[in-house]
Amino acid sequence: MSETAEATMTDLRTAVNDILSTIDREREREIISRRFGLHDRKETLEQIGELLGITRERVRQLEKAILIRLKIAAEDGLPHVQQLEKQFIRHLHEMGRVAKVSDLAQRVSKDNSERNRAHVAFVAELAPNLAVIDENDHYHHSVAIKDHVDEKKARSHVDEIVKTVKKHGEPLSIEQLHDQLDHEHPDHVRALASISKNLAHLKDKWGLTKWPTVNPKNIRDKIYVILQDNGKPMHFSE
DNA sequence: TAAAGTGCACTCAGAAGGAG
DNA sequence: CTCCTTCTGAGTGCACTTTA
Repeated sequence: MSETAEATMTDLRTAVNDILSTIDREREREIISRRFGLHDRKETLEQIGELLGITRERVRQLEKAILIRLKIAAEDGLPHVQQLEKQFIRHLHEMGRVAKVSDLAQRVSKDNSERNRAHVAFVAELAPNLAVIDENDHYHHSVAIKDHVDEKKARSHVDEIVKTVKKHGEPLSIEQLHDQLDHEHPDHVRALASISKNLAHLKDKWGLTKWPTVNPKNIRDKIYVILQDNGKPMHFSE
């Protein structure tokens, strides 16, 4: 198992380098590699602009154009993308069809480094059958199988789960959530819930991150959870 | 005409300060 | 200490203009 994981890690690195080498202009390679953090930390438009002697906006325009070109190339068979996409999809099927980039990266190559995550995110961005969910306040940076959930659908499904939990007012199990929602498999519900920043779980009971019952922050919360776990029900005044 | 730059509006994270 | 509010600067995207 670790052999394949290590092999994948090398494959991933080689793939990323091979994809970068298809970009003719040095400047454009720099933009992509620095924006995605493929070799080092991610950089801002402004930082890259300063380095290259152009404005941040020009960097953004170039980045957009290069990505469009790469995506078209990927559809026509960019080196490695197809195989890696297949591999990612296989993992994603087992993970519930959608997963955080960090979880997928960990699973693909048993490596939780920032660079490995950047590589996975980069390949996923180009892969025609994968949908990337960008990070914001509500969602973790995630990848989904496009056939099942595109970016919009993933976001709305997650919102639906959050709404259901909120409405219920207390933590729900995945089975309960699955019963209330219209998704074909509980694993998919769990996967969707896991990409939400508004949800947390404890012993597979899912609630809002604000709730101490699923996301104990201080010692009082932890005591409460332990007491409740030992069959001494208590009630918050809130 | 493509490449590059500018202006403006927006979001967001983090610092600072006050109230309980 | 914790929570809440306000402020500020960084980062970004879009529409538009200028330049070569």
